[in-house]
Amino acid sequence: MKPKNSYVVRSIDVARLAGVSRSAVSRAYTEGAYVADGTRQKVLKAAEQLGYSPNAIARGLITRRSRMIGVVIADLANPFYARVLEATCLKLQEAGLAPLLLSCRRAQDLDSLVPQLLAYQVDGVLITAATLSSTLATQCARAGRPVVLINRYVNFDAVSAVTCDNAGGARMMAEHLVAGGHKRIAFLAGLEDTSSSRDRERGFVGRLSELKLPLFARETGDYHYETAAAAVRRLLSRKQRPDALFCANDTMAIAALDVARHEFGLDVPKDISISGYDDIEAAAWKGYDLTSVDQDVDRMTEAAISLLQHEQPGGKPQHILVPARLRVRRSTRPAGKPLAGRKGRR
Amino acid sequence: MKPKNSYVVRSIDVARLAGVSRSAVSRAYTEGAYVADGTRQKVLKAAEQLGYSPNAIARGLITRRSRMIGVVIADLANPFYARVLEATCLKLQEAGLAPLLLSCRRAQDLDSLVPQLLAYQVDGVLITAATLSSTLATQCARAGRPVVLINRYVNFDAVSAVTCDNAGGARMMAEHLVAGGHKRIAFLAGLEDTSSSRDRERGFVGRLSELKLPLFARETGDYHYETAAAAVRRLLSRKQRPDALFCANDTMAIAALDVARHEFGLDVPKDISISGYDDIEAAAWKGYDLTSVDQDVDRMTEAAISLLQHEQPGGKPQHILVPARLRVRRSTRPAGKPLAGRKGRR
DNA sequence: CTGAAAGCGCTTACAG
DNA sequence: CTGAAAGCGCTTACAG
Repeated sequence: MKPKNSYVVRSIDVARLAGVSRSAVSRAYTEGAYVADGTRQKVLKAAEQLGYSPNAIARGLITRRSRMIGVVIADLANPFYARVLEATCLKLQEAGLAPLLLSCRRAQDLDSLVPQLLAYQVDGVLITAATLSSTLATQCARAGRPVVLINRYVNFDAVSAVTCDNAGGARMMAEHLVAGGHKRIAFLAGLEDTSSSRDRERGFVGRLSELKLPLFARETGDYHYETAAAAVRRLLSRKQRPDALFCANDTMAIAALDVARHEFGLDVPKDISISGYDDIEAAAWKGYDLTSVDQDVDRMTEAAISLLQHEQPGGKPQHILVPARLRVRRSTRPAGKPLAGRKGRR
Repeated sequence: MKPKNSYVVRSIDVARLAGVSRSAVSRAYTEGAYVADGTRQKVLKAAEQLGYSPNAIARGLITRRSRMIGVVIADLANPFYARVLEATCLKLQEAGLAPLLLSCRRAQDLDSLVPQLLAYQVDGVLITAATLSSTLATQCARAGRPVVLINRYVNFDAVSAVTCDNAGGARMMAEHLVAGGHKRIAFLAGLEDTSSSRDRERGFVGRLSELKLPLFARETGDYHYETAAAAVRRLLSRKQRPDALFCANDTMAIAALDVARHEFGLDVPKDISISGYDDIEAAAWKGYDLTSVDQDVDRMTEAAISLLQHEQPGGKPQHILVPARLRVRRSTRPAGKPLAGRKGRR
């Protein structure tokens, strides 16, 4: 036997105490509803007395709007995504929405997890650090739930996305390194199947070649410290070493700095300039002082939420590009400074 | 006029296709319900065909269990809490629960935000990096929603908590530093009003005094990089410098390392040993190689969720202590090594 | 094992 | 401006 939860106060209780109908109670909580001001006051006072607040679940059932947004996170160990999540949360709250979180380790997890999110009747889905299959996208569309990707996009053109202008940011980095007089410029890619890494590489290499400089070397990491460290070891063991290295994110750039300094005894930036992308907190730490590209997380999350709220059921998906900002610190040689003596092989 | 969402499939649709009643459909989705196996198969097949999955909101309304857990985060910029959140998420998902996230910047935000969480009918509340007032605790209790704090506890003994054995971890650190031959040992506190910082200090100072060593100096940061850096500057500007510094978390220890090396030209650990708490990812980076205390996040989150699930409405709040592990790296002088020549003042 | 019926707590046309 | 009534999509005693 289910106990009648006598300690739970319902709208009918408030209605009785205030001497009005349940409809009136409901209206008191609805912005712009037709209620006399006095009635609303009576209701609010009674509610206060009883400690009442409307059951959002019941409301969601009848309005068909849960006011919850599914938020998918894939890599919270990366401080950049932690920042994205925090900003997203705060902005959703301000908009009167609540984030229902979903953590996925592998991309294929989404196939089983997103349907669960939909079962909770979320009003929309925000996906960070991952993409979704076109099957899944169709499923969401059929359920009338808009989906917005943050920091990734898909090619089948059915899902809206907000990304940093990754190509643009990387182009600025190319210019900065060329201005510093570097001649042997290398790139360390992130996960090869991510649009972020591909766009950064495209922008970087493209701008280099406009400036008549070929890419000197290329390695691939997976956006993580250890894998990046191994890749950098290969890069620095070459007969001819690069004199600059742009990494597709800051975590990898930090690994590069550590390997260059502590394993190869190099001076950064005298022997090699190293830079990253994301401008995470550690980039500003004195021990690294890393030149990076700052993604405007506030604008990105803001745009994503606004897209989610205004997306039309049959509307065309949009891709919003948020400008990047170059953040020059001391891990790269500044423009105009002459090159240090070439050290050749170690 | 609200459109009849004809593209939303309901249990009645599945029932018709399968040739059974809505009750049967419901039972097919309920573990251990009285259904013939054949009936269940028919239902599941029909559901599959229609792309049906039960509306969790409607189910929550009638069962009075939303299967959502409110999760409060306060400081996602701290990688330790990002780790806690990720582990929490994953474990809740495994238990068939969904985290409804709430980000709060200041403690007082909780007073208005927790009621919102309750309005969503969460089955319980998990709070990280923050405490809640006794008023709020009472509110949750009255609503029959258990609350568990992670990494903090309150003194009014009405809310369950899971914390690392902060005092124990700090005691191990005290022993480690004393074994390293340090004589002038300092402590850098975190936020003064947190149980975590207080317990770490209590354990640390307590063990030192058992080993007949007074605390040489004490400063206070707020768990953040910049504030800690300023505190460390004060500490290292003293006439007599400490030869070891234990910081209440890793972020502050990293700030200490940076200041000691780059501003005071000190060698760590030759001139000064520095250690932290949390064992965040950056502690393992070659540039820092920081001795730290590892909190067992898996066990902590596991315990918290289990507490939440088994808490009785009128039950006595529990405080679970999860053992800590000392993680010795190279930012502290190992035991038995003789002290470096005293440098005196700089 | 199964189905008809009541009901979870709310909102919202509808009629007044 | 207000209230009575229907209904959101589901679960669960109840009777068979």
